[in-house]
Parts: sequence; structure tokens; C-alpha cells
Amino acid sequence: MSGALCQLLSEKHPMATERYNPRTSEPKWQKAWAEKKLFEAQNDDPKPKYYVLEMFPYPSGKIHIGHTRNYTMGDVVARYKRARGFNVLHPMGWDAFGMPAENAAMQNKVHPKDWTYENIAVMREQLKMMGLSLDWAREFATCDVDYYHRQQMLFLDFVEKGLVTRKSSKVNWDPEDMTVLANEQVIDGRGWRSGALVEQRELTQWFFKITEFAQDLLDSLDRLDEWPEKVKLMQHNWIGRSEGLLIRWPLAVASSDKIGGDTRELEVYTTRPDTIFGASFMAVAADHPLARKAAESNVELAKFIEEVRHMGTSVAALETAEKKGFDTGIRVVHPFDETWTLPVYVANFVLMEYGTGAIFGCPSGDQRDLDFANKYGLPVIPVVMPEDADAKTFQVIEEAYVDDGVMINSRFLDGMKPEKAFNEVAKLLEEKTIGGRPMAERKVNFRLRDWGISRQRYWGCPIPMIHCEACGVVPVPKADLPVKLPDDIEFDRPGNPLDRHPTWRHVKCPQCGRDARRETDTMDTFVDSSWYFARFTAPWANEPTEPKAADEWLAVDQYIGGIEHAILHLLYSRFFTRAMRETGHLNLAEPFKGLFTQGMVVHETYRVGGPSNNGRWLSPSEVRLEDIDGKRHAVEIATGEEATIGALEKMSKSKKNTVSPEEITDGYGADTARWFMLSDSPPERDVEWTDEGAAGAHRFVQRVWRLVQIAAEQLPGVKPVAAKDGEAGAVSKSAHKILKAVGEDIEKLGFNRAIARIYELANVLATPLNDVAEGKADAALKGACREAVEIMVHIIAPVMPHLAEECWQALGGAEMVAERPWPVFDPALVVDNEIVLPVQVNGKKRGDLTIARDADQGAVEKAVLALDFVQKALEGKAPRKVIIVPQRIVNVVA
RNA sequence: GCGGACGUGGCGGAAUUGGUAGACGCAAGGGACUUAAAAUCCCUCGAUCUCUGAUCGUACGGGUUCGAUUCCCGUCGUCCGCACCA
Repeated sequence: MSGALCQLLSEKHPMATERYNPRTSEPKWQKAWAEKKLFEAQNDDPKPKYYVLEMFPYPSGKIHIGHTRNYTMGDVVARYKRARGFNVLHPMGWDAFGMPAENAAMQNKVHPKDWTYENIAVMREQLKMMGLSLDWAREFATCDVDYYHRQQMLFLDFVEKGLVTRKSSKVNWDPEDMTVLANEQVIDGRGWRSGALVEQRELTQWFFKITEFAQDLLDSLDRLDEWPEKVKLMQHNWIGRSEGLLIRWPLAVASSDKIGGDTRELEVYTTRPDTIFGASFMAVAADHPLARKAAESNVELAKFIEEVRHMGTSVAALETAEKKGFDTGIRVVHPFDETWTLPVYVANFVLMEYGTGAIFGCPSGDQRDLDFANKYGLPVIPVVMPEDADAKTFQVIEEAYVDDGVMINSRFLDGMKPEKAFNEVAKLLEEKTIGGRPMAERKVNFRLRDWGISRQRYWGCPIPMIHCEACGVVPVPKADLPVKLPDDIEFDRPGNPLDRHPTWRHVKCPQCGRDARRETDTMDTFVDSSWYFARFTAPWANEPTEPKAADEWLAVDQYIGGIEHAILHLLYSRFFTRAMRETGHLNLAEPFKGLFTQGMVVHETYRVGGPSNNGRWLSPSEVRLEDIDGKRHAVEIATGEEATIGALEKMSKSKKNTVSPEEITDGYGADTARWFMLSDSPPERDVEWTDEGAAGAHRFVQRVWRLVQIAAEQLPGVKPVAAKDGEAGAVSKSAHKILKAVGEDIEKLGFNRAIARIYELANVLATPLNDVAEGKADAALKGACREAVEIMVHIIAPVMPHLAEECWQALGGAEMVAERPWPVFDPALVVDNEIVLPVQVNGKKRGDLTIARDADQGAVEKAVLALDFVQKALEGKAPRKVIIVPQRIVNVVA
């Protein structure tokens, strides 16, 4: 910029520039929106529908900034879609059952109900301060009797349809507290409270038969084209369909006799029957019937099984533990060789839940089997080798060979490809018989297990079933619902308070009228969150849904939530929608049309007393950051002690690196917080909260306000008109290009890109608006500026709705921006007549070519070859090749 | 352990999905204005060198291509999920 212009800009404008004050503006507009009920969706609205939903929060006590980023994303979409003429449903609720309420009850002697509803009240106010365009009329909490009543109705309908079953499964048992522990409550194999060694226990529990939908849940993934590929892949792998062979290995006669003689075979599921000649051992789960049988006469083995049972139930714990086995002494006979017997081990890495709970180990073709074989001195026979290897010298010692290749050391299979060998083994074993059955059967197996929903806890939805000694398990009649949680409970002892309640569990059997007892298990909280999105479509309904409303609103057009829910919550919801379809509550299979998984908000951590485990964590507000010789230091304000700056981590209470929304809204206002959270970082990635970033965002708020004030004072009554040429034309072209880009970016949830474009528009407007203020603008520039400012106000509105309203009012707008349509760009203004083509020589950029947009390839080539830097590079020779990518780039190969 | 991602200046990131690497913002430095400060405005800002130019540069090492941040193979690092946290 020239010195003269600098001088002009520095001259004081005649008007006083008042700073924008969010503390007065934001509540004012929030009230105005609420009074007009702008965000309450009507089910009978004839406009096209759009359902945007963010995963609802657990009411842990306070909203933190991570929540608000999530909700702001949804809010931007909701406000944008509303402006585009959609009937938008954007509801909010509370995932309100769960363990933390019970923990609070035990620690602080608060009733889980009071604790939860108090938290909800606090968090609702926090959300309201953020200016989210939510339909609060549809709000509910999953712990509302009204909601779990309908969930019990759904449960009974599922029971009737045969979608519910009872079976035995394992839980983490804390022998000291006499209670069931969640996986997260098991730390290094011990109970988090008692410190006692946890053991596995079998309990009869309730399950939803999600496995009946396994194939459909898998196949339907292909049609979810608005889901991230990675989530679909994760679900694909989780469902884990495999085609394999069930092989029945005969027990050696001596072995069979040893364990009583009535067990004569070992059933094994394998996806690699082709490697059957590489087998060197069998391994069964610790709770496999054969293991138990063998342990009856083997004290050492019983001890080993006991040890395995102390590992906790989580797969991660099992698989990261050292691979261990114990030889049962039992031997099986090889299906293709009666003289070949193999040992049967009990192994800690074999899971009873998967397949048949027994495997055959082929060390050369599986790394885990190889490690196991090496540890216990079992033979390693390579049976598949790369096609170009030599069968005589090919060896497997430390590293298993798992790729495709050719069969070796496998008798009649030698030379085949593994796939053919698979079919050959299957065919031959299907023909053989054992105990009157074929020795092998082809079987499709899923890794997916049925969904265990029983929880031995108080704060959850009671399972509406009754146990009668005469009639068995009887459903509570629908007329007797809801089964309400009793309020008078004690948390003075661990365990489930429902179990020891004096009266609650006693009930008459609905069938025979005799004394019976209620089921005291409550449902997994994932059940609550598996259908809340459907309930939002008619939260007033007496039935779980109003099927018409559900079918009209669903699927959710845009669902937004954390990647941590990529598997369980989303898979369970997909199951639930199918089950609700079978029971007539709605009529679709897939609940979420578009899915977006956003990143977390992270913050540095600070601790004093060294980085070791005994350090003391400090919150950002307790720390002063200093810059010494370019190095950042953190000092505890209270003591002056130097604190260690730790890694960026997910905000958590334990590490005290949380930032609450009030810390920003109290100072800068909600719009600044919303703007900052969406700028810079792409929404799917984590965002680091920094004070500098928030301050920068706030500077922009004030900058927009200043620009609008100039326009409001200098351009009153000026008609907004786009210009085609000159300085005014440049303003209009930029404004329309940016308007177009911002719309496209929001559609793609590219909020950070949209924000970068809006910054550009503000930059573009700065000089012309100053010209206007200096009285140097002609009518065309005034009209163009007025139009561009109005565009700017509308495109900031989804992210900074309060500021937009204040600006629009200053510009003399009659209605609120929240009620106004999205501006329309002029297609003629978003294309340029001349384009600048980068010109490369041998793939390196050497200059530009400015040429008419519609110039044909020949004209482009001619113009490029005439450029002096191209001539110089060619040294008078003809180019070997000229690659012209239309509208993109030119590459001259010399 | 298994599964899934990510890695670009001092920092957050952009790059029309194979076509100008570093848009936009933050931080930093310099300047204007001011009695001064804040605020605001302007300029510079990947590295190196023989500095109006050239070379290198997108975690690291290879490969495919006229052209690679983008695709392929390998290595390293960070993060998420693993079924009773929500």
C-alpha cells in the first residue's frame, strides 16, 4: 500500500466506532429467537425436511469445549439448511443413565437422580449461552420415566419377536466388593476400588440377537455412501465375516478314556484348512468344556485355568498379555493320518466366544501360533511358501509366512494354491464321518457377538421381566409398565441396590399370581442411545414412536459425533432400527444417512513436581506461560514453581486441562468461541484450544463490526447492486466467488475452509470500504460494497449468529438474519474471462501464462512456446512434448 | 496383540483429490499513528547459497509418472477402538 493510502486510512473517521459488545447482544438475540420459536420444527411443515443431529451428551456435570465444538458444527449446518429453505429438525437431549451417577452417589452421598438432573440443568444453561439453534421443545433425558417407559415397551416387543435371549456370559467379578466391574474399572487385573484380583464369573444375562442381522448389517454398509470409509471399514472388520471349515478332530482313544470316555472329538473352526499338514498343536479356551474336564484330574492345569480367569474379560487385556499355554496331556488324531497325534493345550489367547473356542495351531502360517510353538518347543512345518522359493530350503523360524503362495510338505496338496487346497481339504473331510457326522462342514462365521445388555446396576432402565418359580421368566404386561426405579435406595454398600431393596423386587407373577421376583438387572446405556434419534421425531407419543413422523423425519440427514463411537453406538443403532422395523415402530433400516466423525478438543497439560506419576496437574488458569529465549515455559501462578508442559491431550478432568465454555463466553462471547473452534483445524481432526487463537477470533469479530459500521453509516439507503467491471466489479466478483465457495464448503462440512474464505472477503472489503468512507467511491462501488457487506453478514451468520443479527440490524434490516434466505450468487460473476495458467518446464514451474478462458489447446500451446523463459529452456530445439491440462496447467517437456 | 487413522513453515492448517506446495489464521520481526500504551493499519516471514536468481523442501527410504503432499512398497513416530466408560 502506498504511503498516501496509509495516511488516509489512519485519518479518523467522523463517526465514533463503538466496539461490539457480545455480553449485551448475545442474550438479546437468543431471547428474540426463542420468542419467535424460530427453531421449533413442526411435523406438518410442507417444506423439504432436514434432520441434523449431534450425538447427545452424557450429563457429567459441565459442558466442556469439546461438546460445544460438536454442537456448533451441527448448528452451522442447521442454520445454513434453514436459510436454504429446509424444515430443519435439530433437537437436543441427555444420555443420562450410567455409572458416573452411581459413583457420585457412593462418593458424595447424592442420589443419582438428583445428581443427574442438577447436571442437566447446569449444562442446558451452558448450551443455551452458545446460541445454538436447537428445538428445546423436544428435549428429553433417557432417565426420564417417560423415555425409559417406551424403551421397556420396545424391549417387550423385541422379546415377542424373538430378538431377545438369555444366556450365560462372563463378567469381571470383584471378590472383595462382591460386585461386577466394568472393563474400565479393572486396572492391571485388579478392581479399581478394592485392589482385589478380579476374576471372571459366569452370569445368566439378557442379550439382543444382533448376530441375526450380521449379514444384513455387513451388506448394507455398501449403501451408506455418506459415511466415512474408515468407519465402514471398522464396522466391516468388527462384524468379521469369515468363511471357514468346522473340523471335528477325533480324540486319541487313550485320551478319551482318560477324561471319562464320553467326549470323543474336538470341534475346531478354521479359516485355513489348507494348512492342516502344518498343524502342530491344538489350543482351547480356558473355559472350554474339554479344558474343564481335563482339569478335574489335573491340579496344575486347574491352577493354570484359574490364573487365566484372573485376567479380566476385555479382549485387549487378553491379547496384550503374554501368550501362555498348558499341555492338557490330551491328544487328537490328525484327520488325514491315524498315526499322527497332536497335543491339546489350554491357551490364554483362545476365546470361548469366537468360533468353537478351539483352534488348531499352524506355526508356519500364523505369527501367534509360531511364537507359541517356539515357546513350547513344538514343531514348525512350513506348508505355504512364496511361488519363487525353493521347497527344499524354505524355512520358517522367527517370522510366519502369511501370504499367498504354493503348498509344500502337505502330501496330496503339494503344488496347489492355498485356495484350491482349502476346497480339497473341505471336500475330503466332508466325505469322512466321525460319530455319525461329517468330519468337516463349511461354515460362515462372524466375529460379531450377541449384544449383552444386562448390567448389575441401579442407574439404568429396568429390564421389564419377572422370574416365577412356576412359570419361569415372564414379561411384565404392557399395562403394568413402566417398571419404575425406586427412589429409596442406599449406596452404602457396593453391588446393585435393586437387589437388596426391601420391597421393589417382590411382585406377583402376572401369569399365576404367585409370589415372584423382578429382574434386577438394568439395561446397558447403549440401549438408551440406540433409538433416541427416533424418539425426537415425536417425543410426546405414548408409543415409542409415531411411525408416520419417524418415517418422515428419518433417516438423520447429518449425524455428527466422535470417532470413538465408530463401532459400538453406530452398530447398535443400526441393529435397533432394524429391530424397530420388525416390530412396526418405523419403516427403515438405516438410521443415519450422512455421518461425520469430528475430532476432539485437546489442550496442553501442565504439572509440577516432575513428569512422574506423583506430579500434580495444573489447570490452564493456574499457569502463566512465558517465552524465554524462544522457549516456552509454564509457571504455577500461586507458587512460582516451574511446571512441565506436557503433550496435547484430550481434555479430561483428571489432567485438569479442560476449558469450560464460560471462560470464553464471559469474556469474548459465544460467537468468538464458535468461530475459533471451527477455524483453522479441519473438523475431523483434533483442535488445540489456545488463548491466542481465541483472541485472534475475537479480533475478527470486532473487525467485521467495524466494516459493517462503515457501511451502515456511509451507505444508508444505497441499493445493493453487483458491478461487472473495474474496482467495483472486482469487489462483486470476489464477493460472489466467496459466497459460492462458502456454501459449498458448508455442504461438505469444510468449516475451516469456509472461514478462511470469509477472512478473504473481509480483506477484500477493507480498501474499498475505506474509499467509501473517504468519499472517493462512485455509485457503482457503493452499490457493490453494500451488496458485498450484506453477503458477508449472511455468510458469517451460521457461525456467528448473534453478530450477524446485530450487523443486520445496524444495516437497517427489518427481519432477523435467522429468518432470511441464503443469498444467491450470480454465476456470471464467478468465472473470469482470463485465466492464469502456470507453465512448467520438465515438471517445474517457470512462469505463468495469462490467456482467454476459452482459448483452445492450439492457441495455448502457441502462446506457451512463445514465452521467453520457455524459449530459453528449449535452446532453439523443438519440445519433446507439451502437456496441456485444460484450465489447470501446462507442462513443456524439453 | 488385533483393527482403524494421522504425520506439510515457529504453530493450526490450505492445495479444486495426480497439476503453481504453504491460501487463511496464530505467533514473531519491522514500520505508521499516539505524549505514551492499548486498539487499528501497512510490510516481511520454509531452508540454503555465489541472493533482480538458483537449489533443496510435505516424517524417513525406495518406486510409478511429463508431473507425487496426493498413488504403490517398506521404516519410524503419534493417536483412536477392542464388546460393562459414554
